[in-house]
Amino acid sequence: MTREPAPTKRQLQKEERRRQILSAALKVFTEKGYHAANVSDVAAEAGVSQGTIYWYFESKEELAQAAILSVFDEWGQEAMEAILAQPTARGRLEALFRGIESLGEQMDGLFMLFLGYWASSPDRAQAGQWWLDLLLEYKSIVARIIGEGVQNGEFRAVDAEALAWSLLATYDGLAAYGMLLPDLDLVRSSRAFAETVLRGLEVGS
Amino acid sequence: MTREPAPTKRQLQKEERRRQILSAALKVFTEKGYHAANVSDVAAEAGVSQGTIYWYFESKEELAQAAILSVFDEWGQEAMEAILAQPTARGRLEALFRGIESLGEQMDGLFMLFLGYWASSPDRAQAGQWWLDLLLEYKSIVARIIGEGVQNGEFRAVDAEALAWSLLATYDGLAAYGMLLPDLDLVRSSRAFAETVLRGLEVGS
Amino acid sequence: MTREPAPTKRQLQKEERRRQILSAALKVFTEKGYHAANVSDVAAEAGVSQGTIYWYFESKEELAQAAILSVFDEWGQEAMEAILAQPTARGRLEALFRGIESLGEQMDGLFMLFLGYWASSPDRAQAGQWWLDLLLEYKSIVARIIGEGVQNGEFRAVDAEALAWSLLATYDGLAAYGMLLPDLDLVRSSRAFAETVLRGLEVGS
Amino acid sequence: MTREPAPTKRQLQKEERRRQILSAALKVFTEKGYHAANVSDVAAEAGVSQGTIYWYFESKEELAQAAILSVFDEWGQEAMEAILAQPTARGRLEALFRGIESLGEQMDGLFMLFLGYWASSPDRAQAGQWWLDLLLEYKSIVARIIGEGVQNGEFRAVDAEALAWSLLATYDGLAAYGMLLPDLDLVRSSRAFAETVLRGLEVGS
DNA sequence: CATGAATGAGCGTTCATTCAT
DNA sequence: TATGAATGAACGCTCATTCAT
Repeated sequence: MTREPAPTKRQLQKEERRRQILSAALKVFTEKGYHAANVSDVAAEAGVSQGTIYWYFESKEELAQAAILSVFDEWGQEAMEAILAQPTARGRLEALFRGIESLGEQMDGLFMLFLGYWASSPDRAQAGQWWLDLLLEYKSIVARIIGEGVQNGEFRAVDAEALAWSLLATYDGLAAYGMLLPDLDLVRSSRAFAETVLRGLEVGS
Repeated sequence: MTREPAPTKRQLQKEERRRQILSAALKVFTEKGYHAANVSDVAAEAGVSQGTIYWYFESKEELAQAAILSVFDEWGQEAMEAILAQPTARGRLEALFRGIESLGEQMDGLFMLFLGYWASSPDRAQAGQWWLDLLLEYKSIVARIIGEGVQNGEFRAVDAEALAWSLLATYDGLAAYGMLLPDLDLVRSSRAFAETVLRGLEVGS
Repeated sequence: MTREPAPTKRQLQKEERRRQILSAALKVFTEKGYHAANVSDVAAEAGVSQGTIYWYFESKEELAQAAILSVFDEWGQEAMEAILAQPTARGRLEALFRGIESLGEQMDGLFMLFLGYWASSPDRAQAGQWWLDLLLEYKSIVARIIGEGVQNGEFRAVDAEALAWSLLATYDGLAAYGMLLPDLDLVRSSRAFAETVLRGLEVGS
Repeated sequence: MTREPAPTKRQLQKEERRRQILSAALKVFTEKGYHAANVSDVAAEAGVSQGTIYWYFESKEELAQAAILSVFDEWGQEAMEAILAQPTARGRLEALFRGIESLGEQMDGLFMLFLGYWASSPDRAQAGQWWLDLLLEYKSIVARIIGEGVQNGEFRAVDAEALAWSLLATYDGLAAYGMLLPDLDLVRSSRAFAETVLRGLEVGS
């Protein structure tokens, strides 16, 4: 049983460097925001020269994008597994909410990072496409969970798609508030919200 | 108690100019986003020179702030009246949701404008204070409505404060999505959401 | 009898500043070459800040173009008058050669400036259009002079157009050599050349 | 008189690699111009890594120089033979003109390549020395041909040296025009020019 | 009050060159 | 020999802000 065509030492080092830069980018960008952060800040944080950044990434923009996606790549896997492990629609929705909660502080920064990057992009429609794809993916997941709940009689008849957007919006919004108000208890808000929504979805007596 | 000292013609003209710039700023900023929009763009839109902008506003930052607040000043009055006209907590909450819906497209731009401005502020804590004040004010209103509903038996016992944050977050989030996805039906999402939440707040059988 | 719509003091100052920058650009560019010269060098030479350069010119490229054209605008007038004052085709051709000679050292730098700018332009075809227009204009003048000489029997029957290109080429080439070899006696070369060409054009016995 | 110490296989390979890079450099440099072309472009065209370039050449500058000279090394031989085969001065001059014509398109690119490289060299006097040597060599050849023509009575008494410069200049200038105006018929211009000059050199009746 | 010319710090990006492997 | 990752100085340009008129 052989592994993939043998990753050479060079390739491993390169992969490592890439991760190193990505990690620095995530830190610097989320701390300062996309515009306030300079490429040289990221380079300094990563302990490489500015030029090196451009060996691994095409532009500041692409760097930010890669940094954001790297988080979701990782998180998405875990969250998805937890969700699918649940037998009921209600359970799956709860698992999703918990999963988002667990992104916690990181989420705050990510959201801001994206918004800062995107909010002043010359061509917003294009600039945010990859984020949009991400968003649509998550929306579909949520809508599917709700839709299944409606079909199997767990939930009332609701507009699953429309509601899914709102639920995602809530958590993105909370992430934004989390940055504005460090004292805000996101978990508490999330719990109160989840409880109310789940109750509102229950089939009435 | 003295009346204001009768605004001279000069002062009226000045007030008018200010509004003119503010209106131009709102248009340009929401269209392009805080960073992509230049002070000279605003000046051009307002039909004045760059220098004039700085006669009325201290900085680009202050201009953006004033532009955002000007919208809420106006909108807040109307929304508040509609809310207070309702006799029940449920009615007041519904009125609030409708009021936010009515901000519609303008809301999208505003949210983006603020985020773009804020997300890359060197000192975010300070930079967003005035927006925070606004946010806290609205949160208090929502929390009070919910709290009253709980007290008078209309609503289940819920964590009013925590839920209020989530509800506001939902609408801010939806506003963001509205910019990302022009095709998204915000009203439809809002309605599905409002219905579910209100049902979730009902005193269970 | 009133002058043009009254050039205000402001406008005059602006025009003056423009000339000042143009003159500095000409000096710096011809001395160092397009690529080796920095915008900041020009700014320093002109005694203004870098930003000011960009108030008057769109880009380094446009600045170079304007600098080059400014010379020809001035020179073209004088040369043309001298040419038209001549009654014979031979006289006009001689006047042209003398005119070009008079550009002298300045010509050397100009040619280099243009070439350095153009030779590494990403899109050469477009980049040199304005220079091309200039070239075509002068070529037409030369071709017309020769053509008229042929028609009125002063000159042998020659391919006026083709020859015109060669004559211009000679002087551009000499200008280049002038930069390479400061000791080269351009006037002496020009005279030997002019004499031979004019003799070659004479109607043979 | 010792033979060269029998080139080893290694040396032959090295020579081959060198030629390969030189050929790629010529192509890339003449197509894009000295500044617009990157060392990495040359490396890619040659199918080697950037580092390898620096094993064979000291710098980008030296690479360009070697590329230019390689063409003249080859061309010079052939042209010279054709020239010397002619019995008369007129014949030799004609052979030279034809030889230059044959350089054709390649010449255009070469001239541009050199100019782009040279026009923005920090120290032009030094940078162009090798080109100058080339130029002086060719000038001497032309001057000698003319001088011999004068001495043996074929040509009028002319300033051979001065005229030689002008003739070379014509062809360099035409090469430049050839790049600017792809439609320009260089051969046609060359012929009209050659005819006129040769006639102008003829001993008058 | 208003203008618009002037400033200059700061940024993203490029690329010839070096060097560990 | 050859590679390609790494370097870092340098550059053109932007734009919020200031200020003489």
